[in-house]
Amino acid sequence: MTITIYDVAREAKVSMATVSRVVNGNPNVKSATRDRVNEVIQRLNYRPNAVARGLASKKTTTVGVIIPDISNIYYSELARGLEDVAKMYKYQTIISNSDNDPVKEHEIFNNLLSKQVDGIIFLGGTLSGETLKLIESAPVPVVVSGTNDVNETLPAVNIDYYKASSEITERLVKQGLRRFAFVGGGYSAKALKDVQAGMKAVLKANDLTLSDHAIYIGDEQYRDGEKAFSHLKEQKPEAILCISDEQAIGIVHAAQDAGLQVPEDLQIISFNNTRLVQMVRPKLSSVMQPLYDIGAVGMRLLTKYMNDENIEEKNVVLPYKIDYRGTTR
Amino acid sequence: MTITIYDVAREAKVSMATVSRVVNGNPNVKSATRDRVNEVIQRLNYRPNAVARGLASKKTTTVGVIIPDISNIYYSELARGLEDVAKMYKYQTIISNSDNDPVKEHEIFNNLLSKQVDGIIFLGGTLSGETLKLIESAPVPVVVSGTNDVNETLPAVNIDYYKASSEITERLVKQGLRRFAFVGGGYSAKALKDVQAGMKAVLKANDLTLSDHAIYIGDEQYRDGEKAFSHLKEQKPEAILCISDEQAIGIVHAAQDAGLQVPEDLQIISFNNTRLVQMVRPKLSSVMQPLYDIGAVGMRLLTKYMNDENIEEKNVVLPYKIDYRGTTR
DNA sequence: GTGAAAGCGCTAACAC
DNA sequence: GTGTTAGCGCTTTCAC
Repeated sequence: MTITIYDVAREAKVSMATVSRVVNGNPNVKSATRDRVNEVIQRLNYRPNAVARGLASKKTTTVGVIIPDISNIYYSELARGLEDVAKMYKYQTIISNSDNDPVKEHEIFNNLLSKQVDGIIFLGGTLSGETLKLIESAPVPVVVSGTNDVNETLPAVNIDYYKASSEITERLVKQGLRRFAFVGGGYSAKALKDVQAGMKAVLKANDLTLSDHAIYIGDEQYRDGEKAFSHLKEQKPEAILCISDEQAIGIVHAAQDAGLQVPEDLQIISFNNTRLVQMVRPKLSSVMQPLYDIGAVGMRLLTKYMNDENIEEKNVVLPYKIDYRGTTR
Repeated sequence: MTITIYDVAREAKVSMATVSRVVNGNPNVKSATRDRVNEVIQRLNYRPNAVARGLASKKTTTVGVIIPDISNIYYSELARGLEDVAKMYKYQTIISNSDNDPVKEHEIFNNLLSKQVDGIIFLGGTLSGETLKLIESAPVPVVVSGTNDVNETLPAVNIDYYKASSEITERLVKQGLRRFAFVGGGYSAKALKDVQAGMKAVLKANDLTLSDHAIYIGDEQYRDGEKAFSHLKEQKPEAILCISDEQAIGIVHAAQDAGLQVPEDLQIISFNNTRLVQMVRPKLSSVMQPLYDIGAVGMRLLTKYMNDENIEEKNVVLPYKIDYRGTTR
């Protein structure tokens, strides 16, 4: 029925070992033999069985991707970068949504390992202690993109949230602003922590503070931005730093609906830099993270681990820019 | 090193067949034996090798997903629906971006089949003749979501674009509009064809026409919407029907920048209904496609094929609603 | 440069 | 209810 390496061998009058060599590009084959085998492969329309190969060679050329939510435009952009690089290196990607839920992450992890993936890439999200243990004890390399554990011990790729946040806060303080707020979500503990730390450091240096009342943590959705605004409005913030673009856009609209002028009365800047920032008016000011690259570089790093290449730097920090568009002065 | 079914069998003093039965939930095992085996599995932290299982059973519980571009918010929404259902039925998904390029599609197809996926789901996009052949000759079931071939012979899930388009056009004509335009993109031949057909039928019935000058086909991106507007503006359309939300938003902004009032001078309505429609002001009028469901139902259909369940209807048409928001009167 | 043969870890008859 | 055995389709020594 399905045609196997054995059929090809018989037709080409060689052993299966030779067919295997041809298929795998092993140079130790006389070119006449090679041609003959290739002709038969062509004629029989032979397609190597990757499952059998995986069992025999203990390599599946498959990598697992654990992603909070592929329908989130921020993560889907990472996923695209990562898949392109995977393809470049001949890997397929099994993608699974975790909703950043440690229980689901655990399940996915087990499924992936059971499928004998050659490596795993863990995207964004918060690293629970349990998940961290899973990663550390995994029999295959794991790279995290867009987050890291608190001790930054994992192979990871990120931008410097702390620095970006400091820069922004610095600028706003220089404009004379005094009341700041922060809005984040459950997805990205690292961004959450670093952005707040950056703000607080600069504010403190200027005898200002970020009170707990000026911090809102939600779910990073558009609707949640509206909630964030109504939660924060009594504080009368003059500027809000917000992790998620969707949330930020929700805040802009909620503020406008409440009669505020953006950016005159309230400045807003976000950190995710998805394509959304260009699609709203006023255009959203944001930290330009190289999303595609964060995914791509993460996968490249993973390929290095999988092929035992030399790793110069396991904690990659990618450059960012800050684009002050319409929602800041 | 890695622990196998054989190790478990030895430790539990049973045969590997019995371990296999326990692992696969076969009821023909005495519960005392089952408990003993499970205890050993637990203790040894045994994890079945899905690759070996796949080779032996000829089932991989893996499905392939061919998607034009996962970073496109429209497709990523489909992908999420599909993956959730796949997970529900214990399948993993290998996701690959095709950019709707027949050459890449061919490659992906071969990779997927080589990996012995149990089924393939083909998302959106245009079905080239070559790809159609690939699908028809595939050794595993294939379903398409969000598109179909011209003859509608494939297992597919869609909405009725023709009907939606007719309804919209009807309404606009009743308002007294006379100059219509259409904007589409290369991704979705079916939507492209059906929406135009729906428009044309209604226009014709009202002694109106959709001239070729009033049709713009681009790449469905935000920037492309701006191009579309400058291409169409000489026709002074009073209403534009547009497949993609991003494109439609680009048109809205371009029109506003050109001094037009939306919807007073120009009405715009789109068909993709991604979350974007809510995130712009004025809110974009659109056909509310059940994106998540199109993906989910597609995967459900595929599971039916893979498990030889009875198929009542292989060409599923899902309901839609039309939401007239801020960009129409 | 090529072939023979032994697995990879599991499932699926089949026998008992 | 449980064990034995023969593969699944390939890679990988090891000979020659």
